[in-house]
Amino acid sequence: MAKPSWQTRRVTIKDIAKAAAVDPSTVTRALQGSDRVREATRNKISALAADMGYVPNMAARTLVNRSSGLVGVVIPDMTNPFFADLARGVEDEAAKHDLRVLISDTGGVEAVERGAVNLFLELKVDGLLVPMARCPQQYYDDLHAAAPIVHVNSDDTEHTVNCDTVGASELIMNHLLELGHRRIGFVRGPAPPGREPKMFAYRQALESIGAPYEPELIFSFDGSFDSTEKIAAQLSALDELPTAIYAHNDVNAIALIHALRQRGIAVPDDISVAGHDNIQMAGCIEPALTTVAWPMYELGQQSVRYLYSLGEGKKPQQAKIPPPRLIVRESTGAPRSTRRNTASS
Amino acid sequence: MAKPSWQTRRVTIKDIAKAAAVDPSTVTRALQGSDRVREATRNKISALAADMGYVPNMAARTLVNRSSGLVGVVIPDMTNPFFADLARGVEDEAAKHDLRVLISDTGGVEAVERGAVNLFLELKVDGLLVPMARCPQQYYDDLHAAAPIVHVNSDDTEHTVNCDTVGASELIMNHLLELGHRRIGFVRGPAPPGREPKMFAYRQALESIGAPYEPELIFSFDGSFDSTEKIAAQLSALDELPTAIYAHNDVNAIALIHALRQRGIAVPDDISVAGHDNIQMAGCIEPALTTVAWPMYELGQQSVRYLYSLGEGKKPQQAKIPPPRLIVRESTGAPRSTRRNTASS
DNA sequence: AATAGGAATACAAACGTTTGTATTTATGCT
DNA sequence: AGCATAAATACAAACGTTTGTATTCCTATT
Repeated sequence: MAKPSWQTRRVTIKDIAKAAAVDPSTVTRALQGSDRVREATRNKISALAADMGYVPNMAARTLVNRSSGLVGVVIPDMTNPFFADLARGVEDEAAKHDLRVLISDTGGVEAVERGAVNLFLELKVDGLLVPMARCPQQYYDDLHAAAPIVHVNSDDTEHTVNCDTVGASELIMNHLLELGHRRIGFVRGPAPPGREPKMFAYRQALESIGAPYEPELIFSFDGSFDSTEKIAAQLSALDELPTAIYAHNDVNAIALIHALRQRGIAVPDDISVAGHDNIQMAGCIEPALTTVAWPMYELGQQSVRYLYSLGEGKKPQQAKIPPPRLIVRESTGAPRSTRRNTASS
Repeated sequence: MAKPSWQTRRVTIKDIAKAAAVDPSTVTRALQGSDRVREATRNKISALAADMGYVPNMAARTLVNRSSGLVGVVIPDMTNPFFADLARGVEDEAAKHDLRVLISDTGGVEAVERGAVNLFLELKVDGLLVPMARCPQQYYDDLHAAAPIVHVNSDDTEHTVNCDTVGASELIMNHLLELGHRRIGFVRGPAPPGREPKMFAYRQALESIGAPYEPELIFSFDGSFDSTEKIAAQLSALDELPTAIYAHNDVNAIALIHALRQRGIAVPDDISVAGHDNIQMAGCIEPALTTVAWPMYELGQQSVRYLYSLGEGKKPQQAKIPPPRLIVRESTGAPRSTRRNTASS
């Protein structure tokens, strides 16, 4: 049933062998460029292969090599350009190691993530990258024993390539605090319990100024557009708006600013909004978004290096990754009340 | 060298067979849920497989089945959320047919596209989707004979799932014409020669009003951010601005509006800008973008159906796909000169 | 001219599944 | 109890590569 088998007879190494009147093993070696086969033969075989439209069968190759030369990347949300950066970093670095990259999109759904991970395991990938994993830590614990899985951006203690997640959020929170904000909202994103560095930094920042933790200022973003709409609705239904919001990421922030504007709430005049990630769009919108730049490309590169040295048997050391940078633009400003008092010029 | 072989001994069907004191063939059938094996045995084997952490070896399976159950999608630009829609459509429909989806990002580079296509061919995918292909038609001609490749959005005569590309562009061009624009710029995107329906509609629209084709109003977008910057620079260096621009896509349009604003050129007051694709962001920016909605999700779905019926041996007929819709927002308006005359209220 | 040594190529087994056929075991019938 | 039949399982070949070893064929040395 699940076998839409196009089933065109494909050219194999044996076909080439026959055509060249030579043994299959010679064909392999010729195609590998081995000097165990005479140059003349090698050329003849290469030409023949090209002519006949030979395409190597990766299944067979993987089977005997016990390795596929593949790196899998499990992307939680293709819709977010943020992850494209990761992918590019991975691809560029993988190319250097003769690895090829395959991507799977999970839409941030835990079950789909499981499926994607499984697919890659079945494919016998040489490495599996899982940025911002949705599955609980425990799910991966077993897998780590059997496969080269590296988390990206997930604050694990092991098997992870990361930069300072908490520090990044502190950048944002300190910025807001310095502007004079005291009542700050927070949009949390999808994440398994215990993997919320942004939330951690948020609460710590509040504590540092002795501000109370107000649960009604915590909103949930699931990655979808509608979800942001809902947040805007909840916000505007509040008795009193917070003076600032730390959004889960730039996509969320941009949509939020739009949804707020539609409700007559101006950014940053009525409320400041800060994002996270610094995607290209962040600088394009009006007001330009204050955010924190995240070295996703470099994380992609480093993940592959990590995997590679893992494959070589060495225990890889975490390489240096540029720290997150605060990008102050126009979407954040001093809170209205403060402004009334201080900036009456 | 390119063999970072993690090489953990993996559990195979034989191991399970040994543990269950049974033949490997029985294990396969048990795992398939075949009723040729007694229920008790079947359960025992399933339990064992789970316990031992068995992961099927897709290579072996593909080898004997001569089919991988995979669909490959070659994405030209992961950075553009537009393609995420396609991917989602593909995934949803593929799931219905027990097919699994793998994605490869090419960054719009022709050589990389070739590599991605090759990778998927080696993987013996049951279907290969190539939206907005960069490689020339001729490259795919040979391949069509040997593999189930479907183009999406590429105005081919065959092997393609598409909706009315030229019609979509006519929607935009007519809108601009109706607003009174006569001197319109056009941003062409990367595409192999002969595959530029937007360009075709653009020129045709100009002809229809007897306007001259002015080469200096044609700009080139390569997908990158910098590329849009360059366009803005070229534009503002012009002796006289066109009154409107038809951008290659929304990403391009959004960045362009930003770049123009930075140069003191207001949209739509000084120049109207229309996009293409209707990505989510398009409605969020200021001014909200006029664009044309493209049913990318449905195209993804239909592509998989197309592939599937191809696999079944039937010649698939192009299913109905919702037509493109014009979305008029705020980034387009009457040209300044016209407005002076007509809208003096 | 015989042969050692190396270059070029052939042979064969293995990778982990799947599947058609053969074999064993259990069941029901007379 | 004996046999036909069905149910359950075992056997073996195949999928397309790769690779270690064995074989053949030269070429050069004596």
